[in-house]
Amino acid sequence: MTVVPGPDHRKLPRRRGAVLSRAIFDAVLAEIAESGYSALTMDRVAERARASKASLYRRWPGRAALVLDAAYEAMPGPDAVPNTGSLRLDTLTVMRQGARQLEGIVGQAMRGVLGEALQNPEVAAEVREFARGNAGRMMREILANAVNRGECDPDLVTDFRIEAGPALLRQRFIFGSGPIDDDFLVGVVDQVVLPLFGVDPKNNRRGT
Amino acid sequence: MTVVPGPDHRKLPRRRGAVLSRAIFDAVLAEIAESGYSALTMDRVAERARASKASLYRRWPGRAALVLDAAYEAMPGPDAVPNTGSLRLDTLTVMRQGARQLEGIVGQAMRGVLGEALQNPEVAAEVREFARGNAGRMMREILANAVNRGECDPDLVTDFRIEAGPALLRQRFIFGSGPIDDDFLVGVVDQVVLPLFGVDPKNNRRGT
DNA sequence: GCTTATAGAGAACTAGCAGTTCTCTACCTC
DNA sequence: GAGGTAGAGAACTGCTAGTTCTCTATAAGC
Repeated sequence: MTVVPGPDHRKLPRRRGAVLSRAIFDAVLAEIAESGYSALTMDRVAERARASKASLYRRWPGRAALVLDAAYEAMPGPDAVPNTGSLRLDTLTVMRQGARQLEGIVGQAMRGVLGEALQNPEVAAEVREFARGNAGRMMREILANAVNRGECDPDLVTDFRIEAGPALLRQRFIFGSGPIDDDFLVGVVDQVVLPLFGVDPKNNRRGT
Repeated sequence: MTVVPGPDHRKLPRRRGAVLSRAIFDAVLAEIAESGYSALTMDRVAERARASKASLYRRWPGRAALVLDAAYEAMPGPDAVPNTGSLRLDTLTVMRQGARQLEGIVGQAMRGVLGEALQNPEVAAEVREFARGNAGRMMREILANAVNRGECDPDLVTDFRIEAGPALLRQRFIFGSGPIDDDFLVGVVDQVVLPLFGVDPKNNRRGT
């Protein structure tokens, strides 16, 4: 029992509460950025955050919940909803913002969270609510503006039509691998979103 | 070393090749049906199939590959492509077939496979190819028939438009939990698919 | 029908991860 | 200053993926 005491880490200044949570989130995101979601382990997160696993499990019931929270933290606040006066440009802007988010750490984290969601209906419901309140809200708002401008018939604004564009983007994210190029987004907007809302893309091609 | 010999299982008739593979697939599907994908372990599969783990690993490099193969096996052969004379009914039929498949064991297996695909781009590519050659092929065929009937402008038949309906169905499968009800499918067809191909649903409502 | 190579059965084994529990002690509150 | 809360670190359990070993049934070649 050769106990070489050395510096006792327990005597270092200790973080608590929100500060510690912040450090744990940072560790999760750094791990994901470095090695991806599937290589993320609770031990590695704890070590990287210089926290104990007990502290992790006091805050979250398991890995899925931890990553879900970390992913929410990593998401940029709700982007300002664009209002350019053209439904085409507004939609394209929203789609581009979404695609850009999915390319970075948030995308990596989302892949992990989605994997959990597939196995766990409660996680799935939570993710669905989040997506609905995020992309859905923005789409609804730019469509309301288009209706007010008289650019779009209000009867066409239904959940099915609203979800078509985002669904194609998400499918591309899930099944595709590389970055989502702009041609894809333009194709979705011009060939799917605008036709569904009765807008002719050709009448809207002022800026990009 | 109290070796009580007992009946040596190794003396039972041994299955080989395709017969054994078949038994392993059956065990995988039974496990998934019984306890879902996340509870599926190689040990349980081996035990259920009365096979050795070595036999499993000689055939497949890991769990993901095994389940992927088992899922393909479980899929019914390509349904006959409907040709009712109405694009609306053809599309609805295809969507209903797809939704029905996703409700059973195939759906459970797909959840597992999708989870793997999210972490592994190669699996993702394989699944994408499969989906494209399945739903995509059927959609393309019924659209070709619609074009031949003069029901639909051939210029409208593009990948983006073709994928819109299936993408909504898949999104519903991934994020939703319960069975996919028919109102959803009708909504997708009437509000998204048909408008994208320039067909008015009202002119097509002969038989459901 | 005999020989030989292949491959299956079963079990023991390693390594790694999730999650729990323990001790010790810093920090906050009263 | 006392007492309670919560963090650090480590030891521990239990489960699973994947490997490797021995023994032997079966198939294929002669």
